[in-house]
Amino acid sequence: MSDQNSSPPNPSHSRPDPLADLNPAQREAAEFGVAGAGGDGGPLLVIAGAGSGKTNTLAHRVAHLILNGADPQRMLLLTFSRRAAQEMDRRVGSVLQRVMNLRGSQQAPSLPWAGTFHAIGARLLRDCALRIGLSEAFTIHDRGDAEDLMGMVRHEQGLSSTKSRFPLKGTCLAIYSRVVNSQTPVADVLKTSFPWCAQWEDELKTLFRGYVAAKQDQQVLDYDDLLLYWAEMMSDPGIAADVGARFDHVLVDEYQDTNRLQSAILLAMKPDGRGLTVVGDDAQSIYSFRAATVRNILDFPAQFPQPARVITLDRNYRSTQPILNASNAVIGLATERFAKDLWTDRASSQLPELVSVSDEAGQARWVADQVLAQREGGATLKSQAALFRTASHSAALELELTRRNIPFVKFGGLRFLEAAHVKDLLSLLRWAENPRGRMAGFRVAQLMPGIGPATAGKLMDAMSASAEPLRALREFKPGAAAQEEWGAFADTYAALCDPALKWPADVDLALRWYAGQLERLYDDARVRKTDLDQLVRLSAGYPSRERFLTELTLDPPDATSDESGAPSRDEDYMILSTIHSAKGQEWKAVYVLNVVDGCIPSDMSTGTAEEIEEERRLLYVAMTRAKERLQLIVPQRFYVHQQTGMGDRHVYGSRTRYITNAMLPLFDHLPKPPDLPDLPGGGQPKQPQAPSIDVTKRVRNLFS
DNA sequence: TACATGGATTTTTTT
DNA sequence: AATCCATGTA
Repeated sequence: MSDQNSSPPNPSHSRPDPLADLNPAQREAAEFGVAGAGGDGGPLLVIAGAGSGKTNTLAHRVAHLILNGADPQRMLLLTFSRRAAQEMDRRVGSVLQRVMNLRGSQQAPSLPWAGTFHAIGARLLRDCALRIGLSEAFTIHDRGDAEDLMGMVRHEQGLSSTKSRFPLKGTCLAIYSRVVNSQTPVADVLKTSFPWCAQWEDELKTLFRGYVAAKQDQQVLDYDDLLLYWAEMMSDPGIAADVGARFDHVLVDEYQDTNRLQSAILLAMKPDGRGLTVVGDDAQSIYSFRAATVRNILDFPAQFPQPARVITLDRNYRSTQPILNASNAVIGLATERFAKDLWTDRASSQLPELVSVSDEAGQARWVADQVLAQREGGATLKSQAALFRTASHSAALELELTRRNIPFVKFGGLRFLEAAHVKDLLSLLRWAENPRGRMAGFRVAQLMPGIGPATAGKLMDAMSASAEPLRALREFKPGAAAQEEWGAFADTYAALCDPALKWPADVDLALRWYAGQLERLYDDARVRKTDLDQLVRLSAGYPSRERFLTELTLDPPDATSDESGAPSRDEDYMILSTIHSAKGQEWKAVYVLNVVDGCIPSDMSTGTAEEIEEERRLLYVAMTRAKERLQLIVPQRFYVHQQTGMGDRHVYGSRTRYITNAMLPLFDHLPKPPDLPDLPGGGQPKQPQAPSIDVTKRVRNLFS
């Protein structure tokens, strides 16, 4: 999407140069190791600053490889999100189309192996299932399911009734997940990330053993397993050789946000680094809460017998120089990073703006006003985005936009998959797919009146004890209250298990049964039915039940405007997004909400120096999304919920610590300070500015 | 089985 | 401050 306007004269050779649009560094990255362009296929690290045409460069590299004989079927492209994978596929296609059309070719080849680590892991594991003692029909737990299973095991092990309270299921899963993803012993994880749980080390270890056993028993994998099993499977030399040999080229995007487990997988796939390309930017690493470590990118070059070539892209094609100046200043104070300042030739006289508003309502009004004014000036709503640290920060803005009939789509925050009715229906399908998956069955069974946890548990026991789960279900006798529903349900379930059933008839069948339950369970059944209809529409796009369940779990539809009349695709709508979900994107105008200490950095992330550094990078990521206009909004009063400490639930407002006084000249300040009459004695009118040291805050923090 | 109660704990970002 | 969880009661 970066407009790269440099178009050097066409080279004189007959074949059009597919890399003609690239600058020298980009070109080097695209050509490295291909057809005598220098390098011999060894590892490559591209440090790509924000807006430096990273996606474009990677797409050109892929296209260039294909034009030089690489087989697209044998290229593995690991991206951060499904959206990024699709974008990459599209761009590679368009480069190829452009070049190959001129040679009279037809359809550009697409990349069958482009996806997230998790999605690719699921596919490889399904392929190799039988060789590693896994059922081919395994199903995947999303976070909710994983938490529930953890809670179940937690309860079975008697940890629900300890003298002092045992960590909650969600916390247990978070600890477990971190242990797996960072490849670090439980004791260390507890010490560094969950110190308040340290006393439970032994119990937690036992719990995790039970959790793993339960998953294996039920033939389910959680998110972490998709990486863990992949990594473990690669420790078998035979399988490692097979899997590694499937791919001539492995390219990884957003490498700064990978974790230890992911780098271990890469190393096992390509131990000598040949054919391996990773791209990333240490200044944009914002996923350490998911155990991502910037060490991956820092240590990459020296990991191989032959050190990796490092190429840096620091020319920015996205933003104007004043926006970059401010962004560079913010990231300039980071304590550790690869030094690189972005530059551009896109001059502009417009500075980014620091906007002072009274409170959240004022902020919402301000943004809505700005968005409309910009639209008057010709900017579409789609080219404008409001970004925020936490999904809930946009609540006031959402109200305001609704009130003024400004359509929007929100990314991040509450998920489609978390809605109870969606989970219900998917659980039914998942239970049919894998009759041993207890969580799915447990949930579905309890939908029927007269069946609660106790009865559902008995049913699950009967099914897992039997060699023929379906038969066990048919023969199961629930209590009298459930008799009536039971027959209809058993028929539906049996039909769903019939191998002759042709997808997506499954969904209709499931919905026919569930619709009756829906009426009874929820007052707002009608609204919920809309979501289910959307699910039906979605299902038609997948080739099989397994693919539908897998891919929906790994990549749920993430935009939520769905409930209240989704703007159709061709309509214009404004974007609301968490900063995390904004990664890799760009807009003409960007409004960053709540640029206030306590929001950025989130007051939950000020525990360690590393956390504070990560929040700084988060602000940097938000700022560098802007192409032409950037406004950082600072509400003077911000109501902070859930404050710790003794009754200090005041509203307060102070500009984020990451914008220091020294940086103020890099911004325009709105609203303009009123022209005060000259003070007697010729004193300067006072600029509204934050105190250079906030003593009251420091004193409060002494005890927090 | 379902609901009410009391009380401790956690809090965000996402595959 | 609100959620989540375990337990007690009808």
